[in-house]
Amino acid sequence: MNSAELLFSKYEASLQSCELFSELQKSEWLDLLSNFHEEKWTKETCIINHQKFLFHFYIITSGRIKMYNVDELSNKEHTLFLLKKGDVFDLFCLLDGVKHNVYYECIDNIRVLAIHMDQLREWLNKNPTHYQHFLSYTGKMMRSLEDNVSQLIFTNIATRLLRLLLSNIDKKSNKLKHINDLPNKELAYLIGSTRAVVNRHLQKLKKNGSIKIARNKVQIKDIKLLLKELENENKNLK
Amino acid sequence: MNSAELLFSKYEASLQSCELFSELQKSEWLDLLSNFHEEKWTKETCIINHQKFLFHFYIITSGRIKMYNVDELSNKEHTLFLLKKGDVFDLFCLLDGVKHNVYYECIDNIRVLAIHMDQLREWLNKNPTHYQHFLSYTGKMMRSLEDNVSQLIFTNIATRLLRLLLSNIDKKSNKLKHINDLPNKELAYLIGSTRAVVNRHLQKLKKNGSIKIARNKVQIKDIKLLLKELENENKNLK
DNA sequence: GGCCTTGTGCTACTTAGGTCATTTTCAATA
DNA sequence: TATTGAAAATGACCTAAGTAGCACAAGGCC
Repeated sequence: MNSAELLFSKYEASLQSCELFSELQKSEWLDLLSNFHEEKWTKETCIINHQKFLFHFYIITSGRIKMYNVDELSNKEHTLFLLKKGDVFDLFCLLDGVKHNVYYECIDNIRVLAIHMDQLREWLNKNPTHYQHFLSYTGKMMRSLEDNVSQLIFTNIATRLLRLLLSNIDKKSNKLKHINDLPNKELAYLIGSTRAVVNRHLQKLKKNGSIKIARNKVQIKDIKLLLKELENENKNLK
Repeated sequence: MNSAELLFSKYEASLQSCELFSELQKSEWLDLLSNFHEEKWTKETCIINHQKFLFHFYIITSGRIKMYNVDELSNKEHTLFLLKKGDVFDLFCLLDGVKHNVYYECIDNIRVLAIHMDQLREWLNKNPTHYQHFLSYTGKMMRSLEDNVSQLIFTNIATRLLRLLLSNIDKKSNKLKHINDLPNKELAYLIGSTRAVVNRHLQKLKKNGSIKIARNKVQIKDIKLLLKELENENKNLK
């Protein structure tokens, strides 16, 4: 087994879940993977060095990384994306080769597959049919960003928090995933608010029995109640 | 002269200012333009038919169109982009072929060059080198959307209004362009606020002499004062 | 065990911005 | 010139959300 085959067999599941490369056949993966190597980053690693992302591109195979923004004036934080298995970064740099002014922090110990930006671009040029997938993937990202904007303008914190919870419920287990072990502060940053305010809303949800809270822990108790709460919020906006 | 040559000579300036096709040579334009035809839409035309944008792609050669969002629950409006000469739409549909849930309204009488989506995609496939330009253009769009999100989370209305004004000052004439003839309501929709609030802030700026206001009219009187106001807002956020 | 950090729960306070209602101004057009 | 509708100006009010502060709990670690 060569290194590409090793990586493929080891991370087949992650790679198959990777939307950006969703249409790749195994043989294509093996070709592409020959340029990749594996890296492990430990929990709480912060990556502030923007240069790194100008020259490398990563696919996450396990763990979570948050991509976030800090306002220099107010020092407020905002989490733009919570990246996880199958997600890639930094797409912004890949697209236009310009520095992307955001920070990264590992929420868990994580593993990534890394490739030189140039090699990925070269591969794309050699396989131009894949440009279409890249374009449609960026289309999705843009829709997601646009939706983000709409939410910020049209909805209040209670609604944004409810949607955050509801959109992270695992359909099979009905349990909260991805964000179930985050402190209130991180939840706040995900919806553009503050710890105190998020906690205030969480307390309400706890009191009506729709969720259960513990240190670094949020559990869903009653999805229907959550949906009802969301409806009530909608009504209040007339 | 064939139709492509006619269009090119008529709209050369607009086409040259079109970022999405920034690297096209004249010969390439002529090839591409053979698929285009011209359309005129009158002021205040609203385009709600999403289908239209699934199958056609447009380059604006004169006039402004706003691309906006309406929240069904609150009926609030938000202007996502104010498109003008050299801008294109709908990029979202072009990228992934999925319906884009936004509305369009002509601010002026406008002229566009129109092409069938399929023909543009076909042209791209025939000329895959242009994929790169498309990708880097979407990169810019994504950065713009991301910046929009940051602004909404980190800054207040006064700041957003000041930035809107400052970013639309023509460097040569020092006069406001693109948005100088919009009613308060439209300015409000551009920054995600309401007419009354925007007017409140405009009155302040008028009183300190940095702008002049009339019906459907905003004029810049003193850029330095505006910049000073912006600095003050920044300081207030600590 | 005891220390120390981090997260939570809760109170009281402040304020920007949304909302409403009324008056005034403007410009189009009959 | 008179009429009328839209936009602007303005003031009063309300509330969600941000802020500050503190006590307490949980967990890690020496």
